[in-house]
Amino acid sequence: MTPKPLPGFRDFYPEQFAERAYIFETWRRIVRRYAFQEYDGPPLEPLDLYTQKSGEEIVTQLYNFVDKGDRPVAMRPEMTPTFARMVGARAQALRKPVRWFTIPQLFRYERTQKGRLREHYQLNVDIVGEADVMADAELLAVAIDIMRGFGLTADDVRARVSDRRLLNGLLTHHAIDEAAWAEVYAVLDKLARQPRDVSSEKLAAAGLNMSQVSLVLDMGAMTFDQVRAAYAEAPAAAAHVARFAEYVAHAEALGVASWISFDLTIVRGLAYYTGIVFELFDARGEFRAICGGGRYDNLLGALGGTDMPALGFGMGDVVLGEFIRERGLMPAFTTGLDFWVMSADLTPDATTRVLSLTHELRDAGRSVEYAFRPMSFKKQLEAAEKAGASQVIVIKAVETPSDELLVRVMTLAPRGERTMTVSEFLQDLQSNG
RNA sequence: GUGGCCGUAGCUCAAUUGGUUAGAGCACCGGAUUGUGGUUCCGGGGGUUGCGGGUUCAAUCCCCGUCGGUCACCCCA
Repeated sequence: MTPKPLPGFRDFYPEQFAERAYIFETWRRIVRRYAFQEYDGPPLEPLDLYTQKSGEEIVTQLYNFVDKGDRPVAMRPEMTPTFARMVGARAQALRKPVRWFTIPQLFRYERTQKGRLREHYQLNVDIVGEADVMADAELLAVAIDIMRGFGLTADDVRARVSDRRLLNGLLTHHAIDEAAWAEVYAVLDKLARQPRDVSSEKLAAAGLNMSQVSLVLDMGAMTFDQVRAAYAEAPAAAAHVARFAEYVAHAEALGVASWISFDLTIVRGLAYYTGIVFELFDARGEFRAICGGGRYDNLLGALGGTDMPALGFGMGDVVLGEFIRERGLMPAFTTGLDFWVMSADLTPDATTRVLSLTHELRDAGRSVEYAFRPMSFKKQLEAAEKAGASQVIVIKAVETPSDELLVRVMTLAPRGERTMTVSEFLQDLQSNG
């Protein structure tokens, strides 16, 4: 039995690597349009970077061990603590707002399932130092623009958006005790996946009265227009309603309004989100969330750095790859090769001529392959074909009166050929860039 | 951590309700006598039927365990 990779880990053969490279390139291409700068940190971190805020139970989902210097360490399961440290260390010096992105490989020890492995790459885009909702709109716009970069449309992907502060305002307005908010969040998060009476029981157990329970149960269906109509004048919620309206207006001006759905059931598991949160889903609901993020204004301070407003999102390569593959949007990658060089005869001199011309072509920036041992003409053409060469160069043994070698330039698809001298050929190459 | 389904060649699948030496297509490699094209033809390499035990005269097939895959739950920092 040939060895396999560890469970949940992937080998990237050239075909898969090409797909991964395509995803990374698209991420970078779009994110740079929004003027974000790329950074990275260590893939291995001190264990307590992750246990300090999250507690010891998180260790069960970490790849952690003690290194040879007796240091408890862990493979990074997320980028945020590293990011917080890096920003915190230069908090005063960095130009604000900080606009950074990274594509780390992250690790988590848990059972694999659809869209979830033990290792994945995750685009992280963050903004630090800006409290205005314009930054929230900008962040959402990048995420959505990335979808467009992959050829997806507003019919393929929905951006479901909520706002913790707005939600809290509504709960306050309805006199729902703050001690019950965590349970309300949990119920909202599961609203679509959990029977209504179960949700209802949980809310009642948390101390909500009947009208409060039905209010929460109905929140999942509320549009922003309904919220605005009902709470624009409510003291506890008015400011939050106004701010969210501003956010929507900015998003519209940035061209992404048609992708957005207001959805109070978007909670995000993270306890640290403080404001607008969003997730990107495929419109048919067949996949996990493609992307998730939001505002976490208190986190940098809580992690021991300078307290600054911050927001960001993560987008993994696994679900995204599954999704664009399923939609037929993953390009077919060919093993491109500019030239296959061969000789019409098989003498030792011919071999030297093949290598010399190959060298010249490579100096000119072309990708070139040739046979490592004597092969029949037909065999080489087949080999050139399989290698994906666009042209085959056959060096002819017959020399011209001017002592110049002739080459036959054969184009494979569509089939065609021309014969010329080597210098003509190289000249031609230059003029064609 | 809990549960369902599934493991035969690199890939997709066969193999008579347990029966001889586990086959085919694709892919890969070589050949069709010094060669000018993708077709075609011939040949070859490749399997401890995931692994270990059990039942049986006999196991790819039935049973148990284990490992792996997959899907859901939990969780999603």
